Amino acid sequence: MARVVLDTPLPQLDRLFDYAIPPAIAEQVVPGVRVTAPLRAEGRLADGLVVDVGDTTEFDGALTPLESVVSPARVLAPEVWSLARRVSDRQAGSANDVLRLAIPRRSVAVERKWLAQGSPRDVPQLAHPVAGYEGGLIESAVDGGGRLALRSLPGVVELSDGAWVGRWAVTLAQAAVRAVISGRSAIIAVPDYRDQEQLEAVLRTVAPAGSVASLDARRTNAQRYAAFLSCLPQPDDGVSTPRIIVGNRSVLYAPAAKLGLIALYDDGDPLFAEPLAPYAHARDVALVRQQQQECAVIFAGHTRTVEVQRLVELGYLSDVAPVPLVTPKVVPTAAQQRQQAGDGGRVPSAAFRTAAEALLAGPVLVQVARPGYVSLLACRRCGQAARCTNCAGPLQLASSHAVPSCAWCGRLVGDWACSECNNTTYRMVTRGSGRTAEELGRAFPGTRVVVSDGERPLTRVDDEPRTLVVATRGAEPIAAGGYAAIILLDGERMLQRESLHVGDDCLRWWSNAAALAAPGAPTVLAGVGGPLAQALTLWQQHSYAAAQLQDRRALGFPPALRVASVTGRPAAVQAALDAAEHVPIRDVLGPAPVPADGPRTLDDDQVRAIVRFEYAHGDAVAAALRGVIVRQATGARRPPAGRRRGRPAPTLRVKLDDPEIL
DNA sequence: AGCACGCCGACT
DNA sequence: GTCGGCGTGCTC
Repeated sequence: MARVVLDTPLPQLDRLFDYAIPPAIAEQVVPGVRVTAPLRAEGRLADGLVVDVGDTTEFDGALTPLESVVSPARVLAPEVWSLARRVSDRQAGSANDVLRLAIPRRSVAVERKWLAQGSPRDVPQLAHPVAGYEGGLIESAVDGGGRLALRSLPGVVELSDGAWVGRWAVTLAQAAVRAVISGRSAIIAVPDYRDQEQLEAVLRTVAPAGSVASLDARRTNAQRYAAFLSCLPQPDDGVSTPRIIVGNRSVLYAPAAKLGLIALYDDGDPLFAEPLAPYAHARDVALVRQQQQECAVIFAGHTRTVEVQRLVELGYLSDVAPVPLVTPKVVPTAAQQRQQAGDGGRVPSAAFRTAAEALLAGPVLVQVARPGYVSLLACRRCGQAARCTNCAGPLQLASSHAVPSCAWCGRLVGDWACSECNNTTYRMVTRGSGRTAEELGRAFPGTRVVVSDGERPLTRVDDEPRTLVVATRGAEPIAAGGYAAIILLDGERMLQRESLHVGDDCLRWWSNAAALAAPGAPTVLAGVGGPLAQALTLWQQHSYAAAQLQDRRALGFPPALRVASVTGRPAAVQAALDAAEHVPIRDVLGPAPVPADGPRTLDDDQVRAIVRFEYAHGDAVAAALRGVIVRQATGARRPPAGRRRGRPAPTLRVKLDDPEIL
């Protein structure tokens, strides 16, 4: 008898099915292999993964025999299955959806090669103490399953091959090497590929060759599948070699042999929020996995998220600061006058003087607000903003030679005409970094101005003086030797965003930029005062997080409480709220019409409700909501009338702990 | 999702 | 009397 998880999007099939094992393939049916299995009717086959093999079944009925074994690669490790099950239960979602994130699509050629050759073994081991912290503290945490909220070292360092990286990357790489030396794997999750490149650069110098596997989304599926397979036990003898596995948020599901350490860098970055169902945040996945496998966990970064601060205050994580304490030199300028020269009045005079002086010594970074990830379009003749012909959403260009697409409904709009003047040519509207660069170029004559933004990010700049680097937040290049000065320019504008966590976000953007300064080089925060400026100046981000947490407790906002958002047609949302009645929740906000600033669906009458509940009742709330999702999928049929084109919107979408909600 | 089972109108 | 309508329910 084989217990199989089937690959199907149907919530009602999100459980294990028992199948008989035909004698002909009995030897190949082992836990973790991909199989095909008949489902319901003869001739209908579903893909699946063997979770385990046993003698007894709970199912009273004749077991259907498995159809075939797809390949001998055991791609579903037992602990990854437990993780997928636990995470999906927590999120009121399907284990299937988690497995899709955990296991890359199969590539036959890659797999054949791996089955024939296996992966590198007998990784040579080199010792590297973790520098910058109390001696042996991080090592003993890694060895003993410790849980740390680690304040990263600000600053950049030069590696033996001449590359410059943030010091945070060195700390995490050294901790990971420590785990590998003691015979266990380490998973390091970073927000994006630029962080990943730094980490990989350090690992090339401190980690044994062949011990690092990269699972980020930038690689092709074949490359990712090869890296994934290299983490599995050897195909011939089942012996596993510990690895350092680095990647983006989905690396937390990697099949790590004997997992000893999970580390996240900058857990406040929105890229750690999974946009795919069941929407589990990497931080939560890390915590679940750490509990299941009793390994060490490190949340490192230049700021402290409110979520991590909560765990520190609960005593679950230990707050660890560098010894000796290293802090950048931050200069607030809230009350100062603005320079009136040809810079558009945006640069306070103190910042202007600081930059002018520092430019003689080395590169200077100017951080500006981001105009948006993509450039929007406007009519070339009359300047009217270009809108979607379908839903009136703003049109954008993903790249310079793409067809414009709608930011709301995603539709490609190849036949656009201006709604005002009927003109059919458009231009890109770029504001922000480009304009600022122009202005600053005039303000600092004789200076080379380079721009780094979301579309064209620079990874690094050299230590040439008279170089002004204008970067949107999050796209700051690393300067060799660190910047001679850093000017944080659009603080006020960044703070204008309407969100519960603007303050946290701004402090994170500023702190991450300040961490790129050369030792002793000034960072000027322009035009912002108050507790945020104070937290940055004193390099006490954890104090700000503590104060924020205090506020959230008073308001009953996450992470003081947990929240579930329920979106769908009014009847479906009401069904979910009725189910929540039987569970100890705190309260319900709404239902209210779905906020108009979000993506507009063709479906008009969608509403959203927010359920607030205590951490202790998370399982009960998730189970109740899951029950409604299953009932919605099986019970009442979709309304036959008024059928619309396109994908049928799910009748109910449930997101737990959505960071964007308030 | 598909597909089978099941209980009411117009046909040989 | 039966063929078939698609509402309802299940998938090892």
